[in-house]
Amino acid sequence: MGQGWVGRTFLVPELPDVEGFRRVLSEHTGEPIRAVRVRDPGVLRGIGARQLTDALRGHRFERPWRHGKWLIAPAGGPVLMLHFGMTGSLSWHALDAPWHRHDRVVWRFDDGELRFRDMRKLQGIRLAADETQAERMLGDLGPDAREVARERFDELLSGRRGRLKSVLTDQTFLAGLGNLLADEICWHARINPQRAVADLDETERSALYGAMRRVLRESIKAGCVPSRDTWLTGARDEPDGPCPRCGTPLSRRRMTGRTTVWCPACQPS
DNA sequence: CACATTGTTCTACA
DNA sequence: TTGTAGAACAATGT
Repeated sequence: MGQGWVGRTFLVPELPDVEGFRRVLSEHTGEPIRAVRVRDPGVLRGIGARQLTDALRGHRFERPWRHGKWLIAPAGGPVLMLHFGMTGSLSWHALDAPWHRHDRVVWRFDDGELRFRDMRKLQGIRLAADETQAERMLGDLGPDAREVARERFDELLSGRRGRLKSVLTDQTFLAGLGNLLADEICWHARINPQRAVADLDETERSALYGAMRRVLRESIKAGCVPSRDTWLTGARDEPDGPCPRCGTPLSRRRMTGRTTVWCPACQPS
C-alpha cells in the first residue's frame, strides 16, 4: 500500500501511507508476539537485535498511534517506533509466505507475521522504554498535519518567514507532509509554492488549510497520495504534463533539494 | 556515473 | 542570536 514503483516514480511513504501501516498493525493488537526476527540489523537505530527481540517477545502490541511520519506501537511497556524513510512499509503475511529480499525485521504471531520492509534503510526502527520517552523522542516535531486546528495552523504560519513549500515540508512546523503532499496541497489551494508565507492573506491561509484537510482525507482513504488524473500527482511525472485543471504546461523547479511542481496559471507568483 | 528521495547535519548569510 | 536556504550525507536500485 502506497509504496513501490508507479511508472517511473517511486511512491515515498508520507502521512497517509503511514496511516495505512498503522491500520495494518492495529488489526493485530492483543495477539502475543511469538518471535522477533531481525534479518538486517542495519535498520535498527540505537538498539541491538538481541535487545529488541528480548524486549518484545511474548508482549502484545496495544493501540498504535501516528505522529507525522512516525508510527508508534506501545507493546506492554516498551514502545516500538517505526520510521519508513523513503522506501519502508509494514505489511501482514502468512507464516509460509516467501521472503522478500528487503524484509528487514519480522514479528511473528500465531496466525501470521508483520514485516518491516525497507529497501534503502534511510530511517528505521527505535525502541523507547515507555510512552513518555517515546513522546520525548518526537519532541522536535510540529503538530500532526491531520490533527492541527485551523487557529494553530494560522499561529504557526504567522511566525514564519520562509517560502510556502519549505515551511509545509518542515517537520518541526507541521509533521507528516512530504514533497508530493506539499505540492498537491498548494495546487488544490491555487497558491504558488514559492510564495513567502508572510505574504499570504486570510483568504489564502484559509484555502491552504482547507486544501490540506481535503487532500489528507482523500489520501488517507486511499492509503497514499492517489495518482488521480484530476490531481496534480496524477500529472506531475509527465515530462511536459499539462495542469489537470486548466491544461497549462506545469512548471517545475528544485526547492529545498526536492522537485517542486506547480501550475503557472492556476498558481501565479 | 548521475539521479531520486527521506531526515539530519553542516555552513553561509541576513 | 535566530531563522532560513542550500548543500552534503547516508542507502541502493534504475
